[in-house]
Amino acid sequence: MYRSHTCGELRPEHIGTTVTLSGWVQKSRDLGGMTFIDLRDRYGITQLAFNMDENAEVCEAARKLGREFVIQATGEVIERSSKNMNIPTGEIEIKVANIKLLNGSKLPPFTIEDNTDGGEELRMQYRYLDLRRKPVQEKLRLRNKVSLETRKYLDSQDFLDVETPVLIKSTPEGARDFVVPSRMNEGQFYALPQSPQTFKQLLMVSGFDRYYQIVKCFRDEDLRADRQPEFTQIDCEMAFVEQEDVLETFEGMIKHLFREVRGVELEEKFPRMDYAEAMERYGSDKPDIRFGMEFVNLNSVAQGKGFSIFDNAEVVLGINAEQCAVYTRKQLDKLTDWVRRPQIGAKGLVYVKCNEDGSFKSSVDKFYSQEDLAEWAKLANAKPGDLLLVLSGDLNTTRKQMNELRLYMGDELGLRNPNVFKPLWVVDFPLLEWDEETERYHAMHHPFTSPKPEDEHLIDTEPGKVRANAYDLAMNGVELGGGSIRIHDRALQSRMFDLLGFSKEEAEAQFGFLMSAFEYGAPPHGGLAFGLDRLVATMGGSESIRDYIAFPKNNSGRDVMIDAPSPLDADQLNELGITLK
RNA sequence: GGUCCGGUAGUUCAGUUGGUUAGAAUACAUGCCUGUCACGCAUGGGGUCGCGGGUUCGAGUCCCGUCCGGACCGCCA
Repeated sequence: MYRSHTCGELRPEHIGTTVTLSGWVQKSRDLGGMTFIDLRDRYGITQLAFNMDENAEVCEAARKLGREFVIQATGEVIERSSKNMNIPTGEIEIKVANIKLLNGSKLPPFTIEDNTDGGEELRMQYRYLDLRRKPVQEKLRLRNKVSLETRKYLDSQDFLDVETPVLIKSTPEGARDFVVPSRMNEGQFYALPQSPQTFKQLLMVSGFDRYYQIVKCFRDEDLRADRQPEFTQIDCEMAFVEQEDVLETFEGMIKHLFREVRGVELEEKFPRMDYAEAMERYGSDKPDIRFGMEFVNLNSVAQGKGFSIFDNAEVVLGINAEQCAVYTRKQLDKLTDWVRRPQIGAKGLVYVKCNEDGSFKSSVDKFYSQEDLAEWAKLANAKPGDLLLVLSGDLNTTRKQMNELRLYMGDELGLRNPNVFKPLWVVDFPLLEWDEETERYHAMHHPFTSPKPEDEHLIDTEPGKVRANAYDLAMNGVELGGGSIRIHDRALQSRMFDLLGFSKEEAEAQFGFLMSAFEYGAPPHGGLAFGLDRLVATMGGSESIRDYIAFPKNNSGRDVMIDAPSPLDADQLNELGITLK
């Protein structure tokens, strides 16, 4: 028997009992006559006490134990004479009668403590050591809890967990595929799924009705703090549903998760906003609605006064930063530099200080009178003490830049509290998006998304104006998930591929199986998928998903611990019929 | 494909205009210490300043290239 208890469970009621614990030496404090060791396992830390007067031999042995040695200790649970109320086991300690060294350890490259001295890179390289640390373990426990409660909820709603294949077929739509060469079919390749989309639709055709899967998906695109090449989705699909049914079902799931996992009661009914409105008010399809600072269109008051930059702009947008009129020249210059960085790309930033005395001070005083600026302030609902920040240019670019500035100001002003959760359904996405590069339409969501029936008549004449039965769940400025009501009619699906520039042959070769399935009584269906990593990170109050993944990839898609990817040897390449250039 | 930031002791970092023997904290080792829990005190070891090239009397510091890490843009149906 290695242990009778864990390092996290002993309490004053255990005093007097003899116990055996196993774990890692986190730290020892040698006071000469006595030595204390913090013994750690997954469940907590228990202090081992050694006294030279009482047991010199064991005490001497304890003094020789180094960090991260794995030991087993047996002894009596006693009350501490000086208690540590900062830890749950802080009222007791073990008066150790025997210790056994189970395994030694090299000195770890960073300290395995809650506040480690190690940097990101090193901790990733020794991820198995980093994972010993409580803050990291907590994040994975949170993830476990979320996926467990997801299963409970979906099971209670009659969803069936069905596995779909990982070795599938490459398609040119969407993200780049990860490909896997087939040895038995030389010169041919599988692709790893970007999502189980077509399979879950086929399951609907098969009558499974309600499907879910917590499943790895793969996209060979560049990484970000919130993007990994392999990530996990909570993938769901339902038959005989309209958009409303899907939204209600998954609003229920998200509320369940926040209640059970975080003890947070989200609002009864999640607000909804259509895409066009989200873009107009926030310049984003995933607005952070924890704070206001909504866009104000200043065209009517800013144009026609001789300021050519505004006069020649498609749009002049402002946001009102409350109580920021006190910003110094230096702070405003910093903001200007910030929006002019290549990543944002604004040409400049116009400000209007709404002074406490009712006057205005702006960077464009040459062109605008106090009365003009008063109009701006009125439109933006700015009060004395507030600061207007104004950008101009073409509509899409300016919205995008203003969105970045709004989020930046939200951070600066502490308006983005990670313990406040504001969900928002964004609905009525456009069906298609014009791509300048390839000079054709792309599906904004994916090619299986159905158009809104009332917009179907625009498909041939103004395809860009067709809205889709597509929806996203945004929370705190993060896209947690999205989905759509799908096409279940062969003719419409075929027309969609046509619109997307597929020839009949290409469509048939790539998605013939799906269209054939639609000919055998496909039920109306729809669904969505949540990004589990992002969901968990958001619930944990973090913007980076890496901490919530046990073994994440780095910025360049590498696993620095196992050093992957790596070259194949010549024999392997030969067997696969692959020649490298 | 691109932009920006970083790489100095095991670790986290400082290092001025290019100038003596590259420092601090922490970790580690040794000794002392009987109630610590960020233990304390003393002593000590520890450096290819990412790598290559250049400028210079002299480079951690300046220049060029390159590798690695991070954030972002493009990309992500």
